[in-house]
Amino acid sequence: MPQPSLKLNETTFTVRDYDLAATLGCGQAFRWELRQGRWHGVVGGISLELWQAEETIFVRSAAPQTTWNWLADYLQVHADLAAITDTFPKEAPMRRAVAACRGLRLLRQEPWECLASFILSSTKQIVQIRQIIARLCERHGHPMTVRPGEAAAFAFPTPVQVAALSEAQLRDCKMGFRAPYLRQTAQMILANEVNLDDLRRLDLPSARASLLGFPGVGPKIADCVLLFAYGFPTAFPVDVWVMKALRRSYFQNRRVPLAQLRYFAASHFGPYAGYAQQYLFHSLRRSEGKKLSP
DNA sequence: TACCAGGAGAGCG
DNA sequence: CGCTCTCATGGT
Repeated sequence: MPQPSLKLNETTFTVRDYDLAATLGCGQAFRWELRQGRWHGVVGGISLELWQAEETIFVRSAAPQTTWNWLADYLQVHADLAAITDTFPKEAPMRRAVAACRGLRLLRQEPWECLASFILSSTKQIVQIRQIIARLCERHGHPMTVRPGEAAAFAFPTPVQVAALSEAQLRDCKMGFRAPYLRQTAQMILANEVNLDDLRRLDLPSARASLLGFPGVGPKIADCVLLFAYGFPTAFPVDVWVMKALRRSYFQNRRVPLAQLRYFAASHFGPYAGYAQQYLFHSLRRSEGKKLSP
């Protein structure tokens, strides 16, 4: 029998070195919206509301839960951030980047949503990626249970749902030339050509090779999925921002071939290079005055 | 108005 | 292999 006194749709996490706003707003995930001081989003098919006060993260969900382990994993609240940043190279550029976004965590996202989202990310600004994904979810995702008075929320469309859409329907979500990539990727998953859950048990090169088999997935997007969904700590996505940060801090601002930057990154930043990458990315975007959260 | 965006793929020599 | 061009759309 349910016990009415238990608040099964609320919990809290006690955290140290955690900046929820930086973590949810830094461009690793695209569905979190800040409304009246609280972050609204969907994890594991559950509509959530998160906010932080000092060392506590408050959680409210639309549906009651028997465990919150899945959310602790997504938010990576138990990761030892100090131990991670201690592995970074002891040098001025990394110290500055860490100081500029202390408390930023890498999330552990769901593979399909992460893969699909980054297929839609290529040569798009983060604000536009958010818009495309929001439209895709509103039009084609399953409507979710929300708390009374809350705005409507939608699940991220499943591979089955995306595979059933026409290219024109996807293009109506403003994803442009990425539409056939997303559609074909969904169809490949539906046909079980690649099982995203199986990638969890592979080593980094094997998992990367599998991801590169999807249309619209090259080295950069593959590394994003390896880092943000599968948690491979050395995956190191190099986009235009990271490229600029690396050139500025390590190559006297000279133009450097992409392959050379990747080689440098793989040999220089240590066992949590992917974390280092996100600090370089976010600190540069912050210093350039980007609007990082809505 | 130009230029650019968390790139990838195809065509070329 | 490395280079260049194209792809679609909207922010700045």
